[in-house]
Amino acid sequence: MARKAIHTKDKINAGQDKIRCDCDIIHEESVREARAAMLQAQAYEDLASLLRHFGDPTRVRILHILASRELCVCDLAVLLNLTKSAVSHQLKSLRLSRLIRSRRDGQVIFYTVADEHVAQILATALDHVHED
Amino acid sequence: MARKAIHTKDKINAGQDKIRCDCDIIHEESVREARAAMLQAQAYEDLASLLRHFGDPTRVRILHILASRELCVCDLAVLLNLTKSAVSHQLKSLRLSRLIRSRRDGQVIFYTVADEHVAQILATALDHVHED
DNA sequence: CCAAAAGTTGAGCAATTGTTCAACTGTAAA
DNA sequence: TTTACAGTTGAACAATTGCTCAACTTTTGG
Repeated sequence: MARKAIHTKDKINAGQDKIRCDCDIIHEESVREARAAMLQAQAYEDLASLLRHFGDPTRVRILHILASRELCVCDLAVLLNLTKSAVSHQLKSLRLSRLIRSRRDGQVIFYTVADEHVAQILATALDHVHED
Repeated sequence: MARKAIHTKDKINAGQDKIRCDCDIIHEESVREARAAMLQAQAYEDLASLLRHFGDPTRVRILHILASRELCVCDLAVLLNLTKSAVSHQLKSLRLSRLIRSRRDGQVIFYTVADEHVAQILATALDHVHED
């Protein structure tokens, strides 16, 4: 995304970005309130980079499967019809976001969801998809 | 993503895809159970294309802001320091996923979150980010 | 120790994405 | 009717992403 570049710039320029906006505030009161209620820039970065993992069909599959049981890379590769490498790449980024954890048992490494948040997010999203 | 092409292919070939996987099942029982518990392919597509919206800092900002109040495109553009166009593009895709809804009042169009699911997902994700 | 198997890693590619720009539509005030 | 402003749209570009391939590491069994 072109956005990552902007984020980087955000950090470097520390809020003194050039003004990109091409219009004026229309509802001053609401904007003031909204600005006061906003989280820090970093919080939005964190939220987005966590939730980004749910935005891909392969990773949603992985998370949904690992929410109910632990599986190894090969098992997942068979279930998803992907190479071990593809699965391993995804598992790595999921692990870095602490959405899954692993345990080694000999040659095999078992992966499972890290906590209840994953199942909660999936459930809420399924709710939304199914309503009406 | 290279994945979209594969999804398309999934639908065309209706499950008779070439085998990409480069290994065998290791835990037959678990894989059998997991396969039985899996959702339909379309459900994973739907989940991912819904949750994809949460995977971008700009859209997370928009969703977080609109979860508490209604704002117009210009107000959002000022808050986010983006062009009206950029905001409008994002609002359109959020609206198509029924995450936000709009109401017109004269020249101005107000946007707000469509239901409680958005706030729920953000809250769960924030929980995850903040733990430990 | 050596071979086989599970898993990881990095480079590289095709596909997707978020933004801007410019041109457009719709609404209201003059 | 004309002008101004809120908002939308589509094309285009740079940046990002998910996958595959090939090479590598780690662990176990012979």
